Amino acid sequence: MAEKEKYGFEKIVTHLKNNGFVYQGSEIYGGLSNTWDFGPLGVALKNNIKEAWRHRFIQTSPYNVEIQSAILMNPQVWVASGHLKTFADPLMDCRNCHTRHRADQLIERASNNNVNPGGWTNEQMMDYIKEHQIACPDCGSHDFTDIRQFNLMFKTYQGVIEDAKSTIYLRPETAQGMFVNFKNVQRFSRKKIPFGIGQIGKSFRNEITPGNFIFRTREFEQMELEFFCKPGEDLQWYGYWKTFCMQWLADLGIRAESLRLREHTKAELSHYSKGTSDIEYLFSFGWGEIWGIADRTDYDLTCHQNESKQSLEYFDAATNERYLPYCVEPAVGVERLFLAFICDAYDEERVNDNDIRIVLHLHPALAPIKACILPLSKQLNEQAMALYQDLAAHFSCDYDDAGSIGKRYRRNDAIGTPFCITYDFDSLQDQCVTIRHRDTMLQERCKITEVRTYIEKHLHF
RNA sequence: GCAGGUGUAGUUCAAUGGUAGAACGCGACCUUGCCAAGGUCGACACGAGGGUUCGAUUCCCUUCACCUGCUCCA
Repeated sequence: MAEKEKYGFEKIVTHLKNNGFVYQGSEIYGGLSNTWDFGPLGVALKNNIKEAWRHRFIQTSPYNVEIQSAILMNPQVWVASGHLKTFADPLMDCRNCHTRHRADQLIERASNNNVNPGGWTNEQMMDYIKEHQIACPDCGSHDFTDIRQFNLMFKTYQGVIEDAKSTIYLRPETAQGMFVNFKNVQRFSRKKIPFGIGQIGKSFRNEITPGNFIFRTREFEQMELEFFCKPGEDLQWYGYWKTFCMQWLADLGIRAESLRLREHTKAELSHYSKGTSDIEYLFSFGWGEIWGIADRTDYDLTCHQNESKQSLEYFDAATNERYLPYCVEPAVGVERLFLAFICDAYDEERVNDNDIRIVLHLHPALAPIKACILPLSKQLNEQAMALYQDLAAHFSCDYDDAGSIGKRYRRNDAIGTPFCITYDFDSLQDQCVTIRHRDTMLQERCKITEVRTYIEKHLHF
């Protein structure tokens, strides 16, 4: 199979802006770095992605339930999870060779691990570095910038007084909401192990290097599932969810050759993980992670149990055992999926020598608009509009009577609308309309009374 | 945050130390009867702020944003 051309981000960004998918954030004020706003079609696509996830991972799953936890959480949560420690780095740059270093690591290395700067202030570390003439490991220069505390967590204040006691954080992941609610959900839902808790919601990370359009942003939306199982059965479920996620992507039409599953090496593993696999998509800039599937073991529940002094153990009535469940986490970023679906769907097809049509081959379930109703002539507006209103009650539709029929088809191809419904003069007699297909450009007649069913049939995946 | 590049209608590009043109797109009207037709008319731009100058979109400075490379990950 011939590989589809990879279109660069510039082309895609332009297309998304022109068609109301994604705009630069706060644009009329010159923008705000790395923020993006979703327009009417963009938010529709995003919602469809989330709905498709919810359908497969929650609604039709015998295992999983959904929650929505608060973005603001008790700061102790981040102490327990390790984020306060591992997400805050004292960074300094070498002015000579422009490399970036962690001050604490420089000190540890220079002292052969005899000095532990954990808990030092930036001033103390700076003084130590100057006093001991620690050099840049890359170029040997002593010309460092000041230390800047780079905390990946966004800090803010709760209440009217801004002091250390009122400091809280915007969550850097939704996962902790599931862990702290493990007991609540398990008790109420009467779920037995294995079961999962999922959540869709915003997370915030003060990334050092955001970029690649909406691929890495500081504010992003996650769809995470924390799947709890019996210790020892974690590897089996780890494999299960890898396959499950890949299947979901395939069912929504992502090309197999654009996807790969990559196992993390030991060195790459996060502090909480025993094994992690990334589902990666081949973007124009290379392979990029869209989905991380991690075996988090009982790390999180153990941490929260210790920190909160509340038992988070599960009692297995069948075997009379009491244990902390292990957890497998498939976590995916909505904006990354959005980008992958768009990149995979975008194509510029040569229709004939001087004609190119831009098409978004989105799965109908994801398409922002499912059908566009077109009167062949403006004289048919009344009847066509009546059909539009009928259909719009059931799924997202558009109505277009401006320009030639061919132009209107193309406009809809460009935003991924899978079906164009043309009401023509024959329709007045035979009560049928023409359904034109986006991908094949073929058309067929269909009874007006059956159009709705016809389209809804295609929305399954 | 550092280095390099970029910034003119929605988009892609022009021109110019004397305040800007086009194409496509968009809107209206006419025409048109199933794959980007034609005609007429119309709306819309020098990223922002300073400075030099009689006068700056053009030269200088600052700032903001984007793109490409160094830290990490959904």
